[in-house]
Amino acid sequence: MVSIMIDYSMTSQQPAVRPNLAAALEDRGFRITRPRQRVIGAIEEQGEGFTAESLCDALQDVGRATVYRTIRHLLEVGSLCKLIMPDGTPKYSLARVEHHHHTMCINCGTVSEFRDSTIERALRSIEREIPDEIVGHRMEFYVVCAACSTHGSR
Amino acid sequence: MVSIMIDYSMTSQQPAVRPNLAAALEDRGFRITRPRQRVIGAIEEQGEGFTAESLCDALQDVGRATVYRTIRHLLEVGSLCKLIMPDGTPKYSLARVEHHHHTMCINCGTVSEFRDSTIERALRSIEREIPDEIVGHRMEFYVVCAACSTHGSR
DNA sequence: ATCATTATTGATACCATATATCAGTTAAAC
DNA sequence: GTTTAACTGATATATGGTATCAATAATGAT
Repeated sequence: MVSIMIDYSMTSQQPAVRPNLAAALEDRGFRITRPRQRVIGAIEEQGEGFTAESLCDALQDVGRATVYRTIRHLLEVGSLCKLIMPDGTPKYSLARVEHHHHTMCINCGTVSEFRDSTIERALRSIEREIPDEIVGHRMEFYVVCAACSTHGSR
Repeated sequence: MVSIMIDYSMTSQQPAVRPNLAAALEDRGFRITRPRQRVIGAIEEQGEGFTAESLCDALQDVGRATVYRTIRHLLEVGSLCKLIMPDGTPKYSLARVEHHHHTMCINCGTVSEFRDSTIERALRSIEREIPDEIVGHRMEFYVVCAACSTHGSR
């Protein structure tokens, strides 16, 4: 399963700015140990739409607990996004520095991302309308990607 | 934990139209058995923001498997929404007939809902912009509700 | 009504994802 | 270099949910 990065924000054409995972952890007082370097390396290699198990598989000599712990730290620090497939199974994705949202192909699992000024404006307008204090949101789009809709199982 | 229904769509003032759970299952060829009636009863009682376990607790004499199966059927039929808290734990909520989205208090767990023409328009505009075929989306807002932000643990 | 058919149930086992525990190890600070 | 604190990884446990399957209940045909 290959994960392609498609950037739908055709207006702002700069490449996605990825957080520096090691630096993000270090800034929060975490030590950059050998096992954490290994996990970070695997995450950067797998990039978009990986699972905790796919990291464990790639890092046989790093303990499962350490893999999960590092994922958790990186989520807390905001360097990873946790995505939920329609069936509830989780996926992780390298974040980008700017706020963004994800599309996930329900057929092949490919994760892509987009930024859209319309949705950002709409989000702000919603946040004005909801009386409670908004502390976060989740927004994911499920798609059948171009590759899956042309050839392959449909 | 009390779950209050707040309808933020002040413009369209009709009350939320809830699906008839038994009818929805029956229409799809499911039998309306005693245990299913019990589950449906508990769901209608708990309304917004319940968990599978809270149903099991309320229905000691109905098997766990049956509770989970009934939830699954109702999700497939579109009569329930599955929501995900920021930490990844799931909640269920009685759907309404019209498309809508949810807010969830990260402190007390209260689920509320809203409909907003701005977001619906924004969603359609996003769907036009994303080249892949969109087959669904997830959108949830995490809040600290009024009750939690005034009194209590903050 | 009775029987045959089919769906449903619930006890149990199991699976996936993830966290808690804790003795042993590593890295940092002094 | 020793002390101190953080980290690791094996293992146990928690949580949310599905698979299995014999027993049971609902339905349809006679």
